[in-house]
Amino acid sequence: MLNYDVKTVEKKWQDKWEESGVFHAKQDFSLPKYYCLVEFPYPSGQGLHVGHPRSNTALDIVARKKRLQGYNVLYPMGWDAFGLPTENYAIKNHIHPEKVTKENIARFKQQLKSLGFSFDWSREVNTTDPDYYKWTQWIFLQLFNKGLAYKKEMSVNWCTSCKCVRANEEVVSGVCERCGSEVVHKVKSQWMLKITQYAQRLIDDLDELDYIERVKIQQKNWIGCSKGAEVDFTSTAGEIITVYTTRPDTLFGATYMVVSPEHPYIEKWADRLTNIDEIREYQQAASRKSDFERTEVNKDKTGVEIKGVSAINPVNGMKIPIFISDYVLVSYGTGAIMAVPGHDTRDWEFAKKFNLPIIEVVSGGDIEKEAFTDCDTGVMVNSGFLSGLSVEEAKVEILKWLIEKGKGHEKVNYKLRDWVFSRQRYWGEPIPIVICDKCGFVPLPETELPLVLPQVESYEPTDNGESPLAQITQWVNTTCPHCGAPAKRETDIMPQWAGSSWYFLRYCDPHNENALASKEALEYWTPVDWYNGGMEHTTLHLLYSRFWHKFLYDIGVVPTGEPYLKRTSHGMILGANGEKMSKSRGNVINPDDIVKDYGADTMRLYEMFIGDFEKAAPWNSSSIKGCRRFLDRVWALQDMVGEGSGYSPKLENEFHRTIKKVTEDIDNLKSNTAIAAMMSLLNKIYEVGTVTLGELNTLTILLNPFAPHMTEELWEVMGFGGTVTDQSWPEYDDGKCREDTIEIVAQINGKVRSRLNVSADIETGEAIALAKADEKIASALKGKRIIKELYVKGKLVNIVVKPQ
RNA sequence: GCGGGUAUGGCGGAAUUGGCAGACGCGCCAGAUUUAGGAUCUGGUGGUAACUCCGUGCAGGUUCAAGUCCUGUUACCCGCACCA
Repeated sequence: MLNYDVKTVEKKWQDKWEESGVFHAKQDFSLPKYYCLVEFPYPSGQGLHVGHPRSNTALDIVARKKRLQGYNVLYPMGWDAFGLPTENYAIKNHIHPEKVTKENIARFKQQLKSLGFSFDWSREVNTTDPDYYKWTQWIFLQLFNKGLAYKKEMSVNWCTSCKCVRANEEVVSGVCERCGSEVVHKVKSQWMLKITQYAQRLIDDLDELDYIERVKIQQKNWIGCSKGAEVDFTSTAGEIITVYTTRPDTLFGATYMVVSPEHPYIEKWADRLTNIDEIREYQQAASRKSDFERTEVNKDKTGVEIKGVSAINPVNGMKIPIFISDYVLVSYGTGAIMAVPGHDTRDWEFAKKFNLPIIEVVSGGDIEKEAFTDCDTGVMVNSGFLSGLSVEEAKVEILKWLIEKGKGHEKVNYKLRDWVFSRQRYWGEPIPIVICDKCGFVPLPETELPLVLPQVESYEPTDNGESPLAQITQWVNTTCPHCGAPAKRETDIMPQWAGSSWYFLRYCDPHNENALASKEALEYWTPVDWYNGGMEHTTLHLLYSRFWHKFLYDIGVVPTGEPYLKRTSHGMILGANGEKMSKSRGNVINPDDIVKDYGADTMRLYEMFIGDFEKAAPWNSSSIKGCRRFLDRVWALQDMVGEGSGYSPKLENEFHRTIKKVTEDIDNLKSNTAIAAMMSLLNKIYEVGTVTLGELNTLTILLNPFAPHMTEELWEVMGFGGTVTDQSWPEYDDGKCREDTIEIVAQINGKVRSRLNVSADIETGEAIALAKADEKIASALKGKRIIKELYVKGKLVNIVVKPQ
């Protein structure tokens, strides 16, 4: 047996794969296709993380198996290369981000290649390539033309450290998702994308998709659909104040009203208000608070009564006071609520604090102690024509009444906000818009795309909130494409999520100069059959790209309404101490070291064997050895080849069972048990002591998706002819997965007392008779009364007894 | 607070519809081989002195039979967080 030199052998096959282009997806659209996708990485300066191979290997196994099963597989890779870390690194070291990106990509690529992934490198994409972002800009123009991209003066999340706007999805508990610094509110004119217009479809269409449940739930919660009603109150000043409520049934219990501090009526009423100074003070205090502070004061409600104007409840004409309080958000609903302290916890707290009346309108709780919010059990009381009804009935009746009187209507609201799409930085796609004094926002003609990012002296963001691009006057100053007058370019850039919102489409036809991809290519390859990626992208990349895809579908660019048929998510790989891997914790594992010490095959195998793919798992350096040992034992089989060509009688069933198990487990993302099954099979072969050529042939193909280098080398050494990639995936025969005789368990009162070898198709009566004839069972039955006898096919006999 | 998830040996983890708990791997123990170490091979390995005993976070329940189903409860993890 030749010594297995990991380094040379792995390099040898990686080079061969690259030369032969064996993993390039074929342009033959008549073949059955399979599109496997993993999230393309951000090429950071840190290099590959052990988390990347977990996702990449899992789908590499799927891709390699699908190819062996005869599919035309597309398994591409590329670079999501715009972004802040590169830009910050460039600022610090005075290197152009383009250069940094290039270097980082080179390193990432070399690392990915060293792991033997079967990516189609001929389709590599890079979001920072003008040939690529030309189409990102093109999509933006389509959004603009359809009115889905608009510029608006509004309060946005401003990261004090990045000096840049952040989307709602990028703010995590009041701080910047990227750098952890404080996020404050700032009023700025921003480009926005109308993702809210797609809110309902983004929820509804999830039902048809094969996404893991927690992804669906998280997206639904984020979009946050709620069904209720808008109700018109009248103010004593004459205006109509519309409130949004999910409980119109409790309208009779509304004892006051609360509007958000930013509500426009306050200014309107300013002259009439006797305590305007107090109100102004409260407004100012609220505006100074960051999101973080607002959530911190969550517990204690504050507010000020508006003296001089009150509201009139439309259902009973009752005059009720109006308050301003920051627990009512200007951005949700109408910015005003009717307060029903008897049946809403927040209103109850507020009413207690300000000593406001609490009226019970749904019986069943004790509203002296707490708000009664249950909708299922209560009965309406003190509610005029609603009294006596259930909550559900009351909701129907009050809506009828509101519509009849013209005082309100049904209304659906979403928590989802429009997507803040501008960033005041350098390293991103320029927004292809010209601002003309006469014509307003004018889209750049498509023929002028790509609008290339200009060279600048300094990438440093400015404190006044302007993009570094604003300083390049020769770029900024242009002429209006519409009227020809002098005009200025938009200087904000797109967020990092722009390029990744459609990259999977470009892979279908990456070099197309006339379209983001050809109709035929999109028709054939999309939708993506299986997409794996991190949970952290559920409300960011995944939601954004579904939105863009739906838009592209609506304008006839793509053939399907959803981009991904199936979405799975890998668990994090933790440090050996069970904590998240991080430089500061000193528990980072570098994939390069593992490849160097054990080889890519072992690395791949270990990451698949580590545990349930969807769960987090701690790294265990000594466990890796077991995977290497397994591969060495398979390699050593070449010296154990004995007589015969097919499966030996002793191992035939075992082989059929293992093929079945591995085949099914790969499709179910259960590589851990697939590997365990192959280890078991190998142990059985070692028990037998010899292996036939046929057995070795099958095992080599079966193991190939997991350990592609070693299996190719073994295939060559054995002289099987060709390469494993030319072979077909092994078949199994269901009938041969079963043994003729099986061992069943004989129980008394559910406790195992004996074991029997019986024919697999034994009948109930016969099985029970055999069990009773068993020595141990017979003696245990002595002096007992038999109550019940059961036989579970292929599993066990259970005899239930009682003392005589 | 709301939504989702997890809990099984010394460790990572297995266990279609309820049907032999602990597959597979690590670690550990013993033996073989080796000058030694390492590597490799063989056997053993939930607890218990032992059992026909006990054992899947905890307390109950359903069942011939429960890691799996039901009720309650604890701890931890993730997401959202004044969304009316």
